[in-house]
Amino acid sequence: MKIDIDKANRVTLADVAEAAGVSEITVSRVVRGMANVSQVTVSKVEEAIVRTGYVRNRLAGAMAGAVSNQIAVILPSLSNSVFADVLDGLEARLQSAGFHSVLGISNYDSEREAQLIESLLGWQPAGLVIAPTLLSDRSLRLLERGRLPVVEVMDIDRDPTDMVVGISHRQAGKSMAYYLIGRGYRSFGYVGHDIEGDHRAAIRRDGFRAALQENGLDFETEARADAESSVPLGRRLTGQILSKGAPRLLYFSNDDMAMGGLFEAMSRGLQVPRDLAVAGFNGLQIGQSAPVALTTIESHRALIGQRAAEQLLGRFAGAEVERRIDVGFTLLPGASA
Amino acid sequence: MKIDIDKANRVTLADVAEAAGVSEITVSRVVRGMANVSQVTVSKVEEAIVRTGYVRNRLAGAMAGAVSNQIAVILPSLSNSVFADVLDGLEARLQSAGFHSVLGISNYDSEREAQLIESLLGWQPAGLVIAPTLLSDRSLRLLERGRLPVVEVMDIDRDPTDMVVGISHRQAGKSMAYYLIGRGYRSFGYVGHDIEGDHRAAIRRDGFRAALQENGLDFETEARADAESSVPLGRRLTGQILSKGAPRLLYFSNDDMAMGGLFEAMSRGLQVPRDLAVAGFNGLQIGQSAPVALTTIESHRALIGQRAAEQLLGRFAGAEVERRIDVGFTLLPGASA
DNA sequence: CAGATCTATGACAGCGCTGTCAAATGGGTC
DNA sequence: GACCCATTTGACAGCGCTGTCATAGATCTG
Repeated sequence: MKIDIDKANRVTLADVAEAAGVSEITVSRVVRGMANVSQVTVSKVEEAIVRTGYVRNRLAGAMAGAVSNQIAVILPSLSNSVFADVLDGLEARLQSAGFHSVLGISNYDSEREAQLIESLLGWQPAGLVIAPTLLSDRSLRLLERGRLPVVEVMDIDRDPTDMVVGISHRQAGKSMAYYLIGRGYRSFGYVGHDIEGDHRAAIRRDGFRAALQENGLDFETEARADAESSVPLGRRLTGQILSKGAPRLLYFSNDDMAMGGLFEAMSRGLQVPRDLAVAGFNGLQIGQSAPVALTTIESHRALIGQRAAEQLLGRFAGAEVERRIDVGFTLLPGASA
Repeated sequence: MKIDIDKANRVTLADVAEAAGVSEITVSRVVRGMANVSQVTVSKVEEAIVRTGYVRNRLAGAMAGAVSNQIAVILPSLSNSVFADVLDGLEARLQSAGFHSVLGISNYDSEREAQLIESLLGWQPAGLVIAPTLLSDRSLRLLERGRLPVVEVMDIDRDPTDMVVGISHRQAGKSMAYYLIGRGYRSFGYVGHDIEGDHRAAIRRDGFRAALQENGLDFETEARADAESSVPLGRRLTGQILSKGAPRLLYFSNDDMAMGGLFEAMSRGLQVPRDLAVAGFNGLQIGQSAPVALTTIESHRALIGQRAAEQLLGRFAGAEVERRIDVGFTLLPGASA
């Protein structure tokens, strides 16, 4: 019988306790590294742990009132390297503090997002980090009920339920426009991916446009598609624009798209930035290594993850932490614009 | 007092049961969607769940003997998009089957890997997916004791503890060499990143070299660095090689590195492949969209993740599944070689 | 219509651990 | 030697849920 096998094989605190000739609670204390156990007992128990092959059952531990070391993490996508970077930074900090992330991918779908929140909350995580897609009312209610620290990451343009870590995408869009206008550009076009799902890209575009309008300018052309951002998409849309007389500069929804633009221009034998200037967003490494380095804005993704982790850790430690952290961005003046 | 707040706020099965005028176990059945509850009762309970704002406590559920819906996932890195892709494919399948992944990043450190295994196993996950770095003896013992389905992913060149899903990196290396020799190339160089940590890259290189040797050839030059793979690194190393008379073709440890090579060649005004031919590995999208499309091998990363998920799901369903799945690779004949 | 068979519901114990409180031990102090 | 204090250890209950078995009706069968 399966259960017998399991039973026979599962080593519990009680087994270790017996093997070491002490009580369960003492073993528990050793396992948790508590101070009030004598050195002699500690070694006895440690020896017994090794001998029995005990593996701590955190499920039971978390149940019994001790806190969970799990952090729920909800992201819109992983195929976009931006979120992988955030997750990377987050994991690095969490892991070194002994936490694990439990992952959920919403695919930019706010219904799915709500389901994930509910489902992940069921594991009683110690905290939640979310790069929100839309945050439906249902989601918000869940978060408020949850009574756990919540960090929203990526953009700080909206009001947080609890804490936010990110940058102002509106400012990022504006900054780029100011910079380009300062460089003398007066003719602009926009190339973007699915802006319904990726509202941060939409905000950047709005910011960029607002800055243009302050200067009596506007986008002359736009090319958009309802697809996730990608290099081929950027290339395709740039091709479309170029074939009907392009503006002097193309502002792309992000670096993936911009790389596509760069590649399309190169393929057509155009000189960048002489014949066509290009600007993006994110500061992806590859853009900086391109033959014509991309003019873009570095968004410090890993740092966002790290800071989000630190916010949570601070809360756990009972510290008073800021509700809103702007990690800032850096304009990278490349050769492409 | 904090505990009071928690208590007051935490809605349990008992609360719902009371609100609905039924027993706890009945509520439990409704929550789990079991068949043997009358329609009338189901609606009563569902109404009560909404009214009380009950959120299922999976910790307790898993403890009480029902299985966990968590899958432990251990990867060497997330900054490398390859693993992000695997995770993406994995998550997609797992999520649609109602599972969550709990993540651990080993940073190519086998000590850390063992710690992660132990720590994650403590959450009593239903299964484990790991892209092994080295798998120390300690790790192996933990896995064997664990009595849970384990899928090792990425390369199938080694013998699995339980199941493997991936490709033969040795074959991938050889295939590329055969292809290039067939195209008439006879002069080869290798550009690689940290091969200690990334043993799969080492195996590809060995395979490539073995194929060369079968034809009485070998690498004429090599450039390596003890760093993670990246576009700038590829560019730097290519620069080094080019400045001392390069071979006809450079085989790169992966596409990131190869893109660096491509960029360096372009920057120097070299024609690819006329002046320098370039080949990589992974089939990253960006390489295929480059002005000179990269000759590379598509490694179907997302598919590896999906298949790994399916192996686990199959096991859970009690099916007899294959121990070793070769998802195969596809040579992408680009313009770069 | 007695007896067999289902269906819907509930009582109860226990998963493995930890918080709380209590007790035992060993010095140290006057 | 009586007392106090710090240190170390243990007993016990209970976290919220589900597996198991029991029970009360409802339905069927000849």
